Amino acid sequence: MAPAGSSRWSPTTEQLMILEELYRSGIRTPSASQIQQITTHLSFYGRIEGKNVFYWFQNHKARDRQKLRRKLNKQLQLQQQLQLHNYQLINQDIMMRSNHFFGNYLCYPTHHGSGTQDISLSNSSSGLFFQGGAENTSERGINYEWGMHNPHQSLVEKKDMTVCNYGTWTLMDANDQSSSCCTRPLKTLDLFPLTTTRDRENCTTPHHQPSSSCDNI
Amino acid sequence: MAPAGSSRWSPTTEQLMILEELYRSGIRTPSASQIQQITTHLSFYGRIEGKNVFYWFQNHKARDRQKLRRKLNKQLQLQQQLQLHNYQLINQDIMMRSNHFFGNYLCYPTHHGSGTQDISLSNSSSGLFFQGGAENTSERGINYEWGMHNPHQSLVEKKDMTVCNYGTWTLMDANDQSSSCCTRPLKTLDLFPLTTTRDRENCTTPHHQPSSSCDNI
DNA sequence: GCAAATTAATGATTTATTCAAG
DNA sequence: CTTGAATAAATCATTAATTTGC
Repeated sequence: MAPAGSSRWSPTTEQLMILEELYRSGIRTPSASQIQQITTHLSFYGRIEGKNVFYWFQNHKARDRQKLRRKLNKQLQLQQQLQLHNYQLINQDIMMRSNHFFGNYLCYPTHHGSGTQDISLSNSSSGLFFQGGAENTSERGINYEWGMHNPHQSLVEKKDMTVCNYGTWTLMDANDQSSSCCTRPLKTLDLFPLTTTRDRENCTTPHHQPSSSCDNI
Repeated sequence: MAPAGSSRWSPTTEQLMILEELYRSGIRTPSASQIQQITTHLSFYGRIEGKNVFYWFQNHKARDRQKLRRKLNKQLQLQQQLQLHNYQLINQDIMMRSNHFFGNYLCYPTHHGSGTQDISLSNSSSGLFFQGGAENTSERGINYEWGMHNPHQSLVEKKDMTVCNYGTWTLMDANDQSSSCCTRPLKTLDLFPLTTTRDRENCTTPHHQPSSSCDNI
């Protein structure tokens, strides 16, 4: 893949695989003699110099770190964003108190990591699933129709959702009092952080403020 | 980023983050009502329809599976390739038996996962490091000079390596008999597979045969 | 299908930071 | 406190991969 008189080294598949294997086995900053060794080995598969090996490990290590850093940032940012999002949703619901989206649900904070774990929708198979077109679809179900594609995939729900974890908040049907965890009443929103902090990486996204989200109600 | 009158939906950053979080939390094929919910929520951050959500999960799930498949394939291929590589190296060494690269080393297979773990170079801080131009460098050290850049980065080794894990093989200085694990003599190569098997994914790399690697000695 | 255009990946270089010795 | 070695981070530059219009 690399042209003959190319200005910069580009590793062959074999070279790359071996370098990655060495890296994975724990080598990060190889010594001069290690570089010498590796270079000798890899020259079996194509033109290569010591500096290539040296730079390769330097870059690979750096970019590994960078990737990790980015990942953590993203995670953090996501959590904050989701908190904000939930804040807005729940606020909206409490304000409206109509028969609208959250109207029939009771919201209370979910305890994460505590002894009494609440029902979690995510991993339990109960409650929510797809079902293809059965009878009586038009009575209770919501019928999706978007265009002509997938004509046999009209989505109909069979049972209603009863409980749902949503970030740090659990949402459940107000009529369903079977589970015993709902001692708390509606919770207000004092404890949500209203600002987000960022560091120099990933500071491009515009800052979202929840300030005006309830003004127009 | 999405043009105003774009023909197809492209999620905003917030939308994408929330979708990914939902996916990560276990949702794979959301029900109609879940799709409805999600759509309503996400429309807070930009134009979106139910079908977008529906297709997003469909695609994401499929591509996740695909990615996993590719990864496993790559891993398998890598292992086979590396075995081949080590086979070639060690074969070479045994053939030559000169003062060349592996000449001073004793090779024996490393036991992975067994009770008696061999010494590993990778994580120990002893033995190997860089050192800049000190006196007497030309006697034992290898002096790296690649071009005019980094004039103050001449690489000199201070102590020699004594043992090195290399794939499933351990390489150690034949003179160093301090570690007690070297009961086995030189090993020959009968157990290495000489062919590799592939499946339909990732079959672009040319096939390397070890046939002629030792003919010219 | 293909080739120009665009984007992403990564090799190579430079600059900044850390840390130990004097 | 200064200096020098070693490393990490940032940046530049070229190549590989992908998209796009025909």
